[in-house]
Amino acid sequence: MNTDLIIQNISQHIHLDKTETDFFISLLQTKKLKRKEFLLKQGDLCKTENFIIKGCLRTYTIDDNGFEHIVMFGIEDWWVGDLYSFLTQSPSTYFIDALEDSEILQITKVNLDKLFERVPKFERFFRLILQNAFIAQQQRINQNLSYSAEQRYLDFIAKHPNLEQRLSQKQVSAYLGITPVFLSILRRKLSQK
Amino acid sequence: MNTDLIIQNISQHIHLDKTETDFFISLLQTKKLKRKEFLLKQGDLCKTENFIIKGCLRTYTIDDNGFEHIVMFGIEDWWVGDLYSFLTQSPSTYFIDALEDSEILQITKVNLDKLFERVPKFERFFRLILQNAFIAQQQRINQNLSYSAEQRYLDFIAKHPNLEQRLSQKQVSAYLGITPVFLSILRRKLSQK
DNA sequence: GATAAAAATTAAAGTAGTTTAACAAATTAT
DNA sequence: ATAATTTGTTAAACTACTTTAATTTTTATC
Repeated sequence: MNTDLIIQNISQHIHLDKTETDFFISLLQTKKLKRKEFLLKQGDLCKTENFIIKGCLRTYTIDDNGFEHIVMFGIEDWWVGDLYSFLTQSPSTYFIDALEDSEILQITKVNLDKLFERVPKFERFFRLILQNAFIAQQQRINQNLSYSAEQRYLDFIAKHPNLEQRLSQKQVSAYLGITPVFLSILRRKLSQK
Repeated sequence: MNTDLIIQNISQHIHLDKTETDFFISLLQTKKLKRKEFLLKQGDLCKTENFIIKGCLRTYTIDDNGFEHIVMFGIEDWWVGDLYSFLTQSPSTYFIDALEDSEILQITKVNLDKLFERVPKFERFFRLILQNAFIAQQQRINQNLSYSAEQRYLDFIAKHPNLEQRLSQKQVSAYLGITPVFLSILRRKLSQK
């Protein structure tokens, strides 16, 4: 199991000794996902939180008209999952699937609770992770309220320069909240400037 | 100092003994805000996290055209503040002011860090608070992507039936991401049904 | 390497939501 | 109580973005 990335990620926030590290690793499971394979479907219970060590995934909904809306992308070094379904063990409203062949490390709710009990420092770790995610989401909400589609697109590529290359325009437009047609129009307009 | 509400709030998530409770309370300060008074302005450092024991506040930005966009309301039993500015001690991008005469309990970063050190259980408490906030924000992002203005309005009043009565339509429209004129049109249309 | 399937482009018509402006109603200040 | 200010309403013109549909380009599959 390739745990280097997750251990390095954790050590940026809290210090673990050897025993704690080994205990944590013992709670993880590896899973590989082929492109287009689902990690979670609407109606499923989200049984694990998932740390991405390789690849790219998306969390999205499908509305009544069949359109997809992406609430987040996840790449290496990020956590994905439906936190609400995970915590309450109720059916998820989200789909999660792989946009590239991917590899994740999984931890179940039972094991995460064990972890919090045995190594309470992890409460801190997940608090810090959540803080960052909360701040990023708040910024996105503000931009959805105050920016035009063009501004949101420019901000997206500025903030995630490497990510855009890994995504189709269709995925980007589903994240920005516009149609693929309009994103294409925007891009032409911008390239003519 | 009226600490009943905050202690009750905390006890829903973690158990505190008398000493811990007293220590926590010793770190708090009370502040009263008159209607329209600012708790934070763009460019200020956010020096405290704030628990509302009475009243109603809003966190918002003002865009280049002078329009206000509300990222969250806060009422009794909620925390407000600019978490990013608070954590990094960098200038805030948000304004926070009182929509009603309000009363809050404040804790500084120094005292919060002291609290985490002396009573690590509070790491858990804030993790749980953040989890709920994260989930709520994710739902809002999804709705901003997939719902029409009418659907967002109906969802808002369904989800916060008591809150709408305390807000002007102008505030509601700034939260929904539409103009006050259009909200008025929507309301007429809905009342005619 | 050919074929099928999906993604991107372009144009033209359509619509949800904005803008402006004038007025009415409600709230706040004196 | 009155005046001043802010909020809400209505209508009409406007615009950012959508929809539909046809064509081209790219990617996936056998």
